[in-house]
Amino acid sequence: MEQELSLRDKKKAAVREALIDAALRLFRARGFDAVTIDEIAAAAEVSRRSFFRYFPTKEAVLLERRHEQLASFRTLLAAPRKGEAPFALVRRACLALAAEYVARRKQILEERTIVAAAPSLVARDLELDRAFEGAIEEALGGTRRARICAAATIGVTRVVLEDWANSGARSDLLALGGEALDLLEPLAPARRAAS
Amino acid sequence: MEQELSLRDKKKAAVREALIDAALRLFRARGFDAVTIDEIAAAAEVSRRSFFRYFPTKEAVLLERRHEQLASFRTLLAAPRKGEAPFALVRRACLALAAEYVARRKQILEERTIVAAAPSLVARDLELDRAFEGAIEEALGGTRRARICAAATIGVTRVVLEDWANSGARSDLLALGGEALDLLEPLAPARRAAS
DNA sequence: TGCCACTTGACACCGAGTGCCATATTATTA
DNA sequence: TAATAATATGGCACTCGGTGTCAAGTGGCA
Repeated sequence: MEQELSLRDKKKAAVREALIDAALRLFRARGFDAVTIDEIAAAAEVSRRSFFRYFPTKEAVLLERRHEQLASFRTLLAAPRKGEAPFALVRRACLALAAEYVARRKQILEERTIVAAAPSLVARDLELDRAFEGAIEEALGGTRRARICAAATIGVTRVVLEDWANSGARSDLLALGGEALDLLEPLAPARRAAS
Repeated sequence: MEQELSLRDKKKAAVREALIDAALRLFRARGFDAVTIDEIAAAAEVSRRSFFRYFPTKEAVLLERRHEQLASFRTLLAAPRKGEAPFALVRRACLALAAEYVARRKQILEERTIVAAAPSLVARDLELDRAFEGAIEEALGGTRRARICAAATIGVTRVVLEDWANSGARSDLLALGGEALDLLEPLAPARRAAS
């Protein structure tokens, strides 16, 4: 079922990975702002011009993983269980994401450290949050109430995540997240009348 | 009581205003990205180098007003009424801000139009929202619950503002804002036990 | 093998943002 | 009022992120 990767595609994937690896390594060592794209490209042994063929901006190479998370988040929201209330679906998707965070805590903490130190990255990160918010909004029906609930959910989620990260990923993210989401239950759009 | 402005300071204020005016006029006409700092400086009849003495970035000249709003928001939060519950104070501050939006709707809508069209500005705007969030958080006591409530408040506020802007400022911002904030009342940190 | 499509590197270019210094303008003191 | 100190300005050169273009290289395929 898996599409056979051509040599060309394998090379592209390899370059992409090399760029990400090089970038993360350099960012970790010296901080986002102090690393130049020339250096990343050189470390990955491609030309500077090629970097921009793989990533539109310097931020993108770092936010790559978050884009992947967004994609899987959307997938989850697109597959509600039978009879599941919209907000319950959202809750489940958020907690699934949280579980992934816990599983990859080391990587997550590292990325957050880099992001937190660079204002421009923080801004981009917030922009990404809006994409998550849009997904929730849609899952809740797109109404005004849905948008309000989605915005509150994202805000609350961000706070919980922050606390978790500040605890060095030692607190129980699933439990804290669950509690916080419970608080928002009353905000959820009223369920449609049963047919 | 007012500090007498020296000639030097008057000139500085004039240049500052000239830069803001020129920038807004150009942004309005051609969009944020299509305007270069050289053009703004030329329109304000100062050198490009001087632009950066007044504003650290191109974004800053546009977000200037929002910074002022943030300052007055903080002032409001710093002056609670006698016996006023923290969340009631936050509510009052938000609605006061809303009233100012209504009063200056034309200007607000214009700025929002410019910001919405430029991704980098949207990101910076979200960053500014975080500063508002921090102020609320503090007003609510800085606890974990306070942070959650603050995040939800900002999220909700943003949605309400968006709807209002999308209605061409024709909907009743005060009423909608009040309703939305009522929804959050249960999220507010429990009041401290009366002494 | 040879042709086509795609990928790469090199170069030139633009705009944002910064450091530096010489000059001009305002404030201060004699 | 004149001299001097403080500060604002302009010009220049530079770095870095990001883009368009084109010629050369490499893989896919008949």
